Amino acid sequence: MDICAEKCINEKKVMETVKTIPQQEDIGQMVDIFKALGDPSRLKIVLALLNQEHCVCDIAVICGQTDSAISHQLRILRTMKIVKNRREGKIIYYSIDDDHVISLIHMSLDHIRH
Amino acid sequence: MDICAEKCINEKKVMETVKTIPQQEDIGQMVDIFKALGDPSRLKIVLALLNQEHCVCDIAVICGQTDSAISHQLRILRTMKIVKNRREGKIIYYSIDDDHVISLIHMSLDHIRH
DNA sequence: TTAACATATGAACAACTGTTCAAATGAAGA
DNA sequence: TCTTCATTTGAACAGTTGTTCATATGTTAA
Repeated sequence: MDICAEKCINEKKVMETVKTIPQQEDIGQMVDIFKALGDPSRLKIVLALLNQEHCVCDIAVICGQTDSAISHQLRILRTMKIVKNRREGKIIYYSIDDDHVISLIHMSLDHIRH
Repeated sequence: MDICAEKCINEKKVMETVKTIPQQEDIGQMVDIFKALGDPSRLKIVLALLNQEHCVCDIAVICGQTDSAISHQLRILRTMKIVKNRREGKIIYYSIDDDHVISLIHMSLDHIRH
């Protein structure tokens, strides 16, 4: 509560803003989503699944990576509830599990197109 | 172009989806935004500036971190055009420089509130 | 000029993250 | 059952990233 008065701090402004900041736990969850999309491999996987569902080895071909590498990333995306999967015999199909993620991606596309 | 026929790959689906995937450079830029917001320190800074502009040492107090650590992160956010700054004497005020980022943050808040 | 202060910068270090490789599941057909 | 194949998993390694600390800018006031 007590803020060092010997520095340049604008105590009133600081107090005001501190009130508006979300709880630590919420910040953590927001960070997790951004972090999940903030990796080229994972973003490319999500972009691929935005079009239609795919099995792991199709995603691997689309992304130009190992089945294993894709599988590791899919586990992270699954944990974050960004993708879901369904099994059909030996093959497991992955698809997008969250509409907000779709919006986030469209918004980031808007951003880079100025 | 040629896809190994000995694996389970659904060539037609793969081709379809490959067409829909943005260029590598665009993917890189999208990743950069998500990466910028995918760190607790930086996200907290952006959340603070969402409310109003602040000087570096106020941000440091709000975020509970060193001036130096904040300065380093602000440089990254500046490079990404997420924040901008203006000087007033010795003090430098930072503020949000991109409306899309605001939308991205609101959307991620929607996401975590189910 | 000098002193004081806000901010920035560079190097170094620890912590984290993604890929690889080898091996393990788990399902279908012979 | 045994084999094949799609996917998963764990350990290890290299590359990246955030913080710290010491130092450097750049501005104001004396």
